[in-house]
Amino acid sequence: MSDREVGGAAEAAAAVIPGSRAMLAVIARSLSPLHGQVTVPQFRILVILADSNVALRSGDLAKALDVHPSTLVRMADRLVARGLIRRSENSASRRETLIELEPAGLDVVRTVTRRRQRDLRRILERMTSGERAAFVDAMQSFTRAAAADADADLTSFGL
Amino acid sequence: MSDREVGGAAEAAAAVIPGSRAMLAVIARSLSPLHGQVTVPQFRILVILADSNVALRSGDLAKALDVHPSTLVRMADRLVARGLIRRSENSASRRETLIELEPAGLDVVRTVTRRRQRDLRRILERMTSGERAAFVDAMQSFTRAAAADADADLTSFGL
DNA sequence: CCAAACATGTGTCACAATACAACAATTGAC
DNA sequence: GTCAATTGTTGTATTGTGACACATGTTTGG
Repeated sequence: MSDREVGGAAEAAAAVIPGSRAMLAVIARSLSPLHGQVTVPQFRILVILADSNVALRSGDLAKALDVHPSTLVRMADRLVARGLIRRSENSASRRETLIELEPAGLDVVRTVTRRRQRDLRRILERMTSGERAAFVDAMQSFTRAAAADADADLTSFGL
Repeated sequence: MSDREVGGAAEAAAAVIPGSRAMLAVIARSLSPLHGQVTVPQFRILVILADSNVALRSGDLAKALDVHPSTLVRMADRLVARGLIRRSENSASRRETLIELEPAGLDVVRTVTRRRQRDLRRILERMTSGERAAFVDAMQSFTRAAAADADADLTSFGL
């Protein structure tokens, strides 16, 4: 019966909660190099820019982060002051301001990713190679299933 | 050779990064019910209290969150004002203040967990039952391996 | 019993995030 | 070519985090 099917997924979801916490711990830890340099909301700007690989308009960034445009202006001010992003004029439309990553900003993102990868590796080293392979497969099928959900706004949560 | 072993874990770590992001998206989304009610740092206090199931001393909470004791006092003030936690005297030692969850505070934590579980379930429903079972197993072995890391301060990151 | 060590709370400060309203500049539509 | 819509920015205000120094009350060890 369909109850049993749904029950399977529901049970699985419950069983996976501790794992989601363990994963979050890794992610949270990977953010620690930011300490003092960049705040988490600021870092999200850097991640979105790094992912998109092109200059973005201020308003689009605000929409992506779901904040008021004026909020984004102030955050961008701080990131410019720290040399992590740069504003540039859009030749096509002079009322728009484009924002792009400075090399230092990309470094910040890469440092965090590297740290996360390192911490994950340490944990994975503690598994048998069979468990490890199964884990990689499982995470990939999870990623596929999650992507099928296709809430595009969540794609850019790369913390 | 050990190079190959380590390489396996390193490759696996890289392969798993997108999955960690997908998981983070789920977690971040589960936090949305907090909007306007509680901030993320405040929520972490609630989670620690909910996990420990007993009243904790103010200083211990500050240590668990890695913030200055005075910072915790102010955060606790706000949570008390919102009726989510309660301060109580410790009969054993009158200089210590104990902090414990109010029912409303526990509700907040449960709401977030429920939401996360629901979102996970939706994703898991999209997998075959074989994939789902493999995913549960894999997450459990990951949790075990991560716990063996035993950085106690990370245990309480239950966001 | 007294002094040192300890736990919490207050006063004060700095700074980030965030929103709203008002404004300036620019573009596009008719 | 004028006028309305769009885009970014500034002024202003609120709230939360966080730290430090200091005050107050409380144990505890001599």
